[in-house]
Amino acid sequence: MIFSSELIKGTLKTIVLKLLADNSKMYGYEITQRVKELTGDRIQLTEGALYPTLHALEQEGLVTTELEYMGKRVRKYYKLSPSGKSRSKERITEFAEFMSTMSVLLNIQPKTA
Amino acid sequence: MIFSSELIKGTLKTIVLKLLADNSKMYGYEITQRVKELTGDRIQLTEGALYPTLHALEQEGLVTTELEYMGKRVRKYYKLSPSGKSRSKERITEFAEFMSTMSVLLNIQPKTA
DNA sequence: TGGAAATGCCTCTGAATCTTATGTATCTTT
DNA sequence: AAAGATACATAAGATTCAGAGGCATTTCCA
Repeated sequence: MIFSSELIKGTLKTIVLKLLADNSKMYGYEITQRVKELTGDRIQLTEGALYPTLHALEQEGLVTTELEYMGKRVRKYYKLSPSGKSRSKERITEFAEFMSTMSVLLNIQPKTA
Repeated sequence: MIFSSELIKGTLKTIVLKLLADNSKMYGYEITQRVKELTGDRIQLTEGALYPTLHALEQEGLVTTELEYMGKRVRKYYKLSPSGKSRSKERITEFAEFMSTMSVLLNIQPKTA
C-alpha cells in the first residue's frame, strides 16, 4: 500500500527534521532514499516536494548547509541548527499527540510497531 | 495544544467518514461540535473547510443528503451510502497503517489512548 | 565501449486543500 | 432588545504537494 498523498501532507517537515536529528548531516537525495528504506516504499518523497521544503527550512534558520565535492559532483549537506533541534523535538511531540487524538477519534487500536 | 493546521490536512475526509459511520446521520454544524468535543478542542473544523468537503463527498456518491425542517430552520443531514461505508473502512485502515509507519519513522512509542 | 540506470541538484505549473472573511437567517438566552 | 448560538453557504488567498521537466556526472552491465 502506498499512502494517498493527502495523508503525507503536513508531515514532510516533521520527517525531515527527525532524520536530521538522528543523522547530524544528510543530503537531499539521501533523504529520499532513507525514507523509502525506512517505510518499505510506502512513503515516497518526491524531489519536487523535498527540495522546496529543505530550502524553506534553511530560510527559517532551522538548518544550515554545507557543500561537499565528490570529484565533479556536488552534494549539499543539511544539518540542524540549535533552533532546528528544538523544533524537531516539538514537531515530533506534536505529531505523537496528534496520533493519540486521532486514535481516539477513529477508535483505532495502536499497533505496537 | 491546538494542532497546527498542516497536520490536519488530509485527515478531514477520514474524520467525517468515521463520524458518519458511527452515527448514521449527522448535519454539518453537528459534526464541527462533535469533533471539538471528542478532541477536547484540539482539532477545530472550520465551516469553510467542512462544507466544501461534505459537498465533495456527496459529488463522489459517498454520502446522501436529506433536509429536515425544524420550524423555519433547515438542517441538512448527511448519511453514508453503501460505497461510503466501504470507503470509510478503507480510509480508517489506511490511516491506521500510516500511523504505524510514522511511528517507526519517528521512533514514537504509541500511547495507548 | 556504449547506453541505461542511478546519483544529485533544481524549478515550475497545476491541483488540491485549508483558513479567513463574509453573508444570510433563525432561535435562545439574558 | 441585543448578544450569542445555531445553521447553512461561498469566495479569495495561502500553503503545500505531485508531476513533469531540465541538467550534469557516475556506475554498471551487456
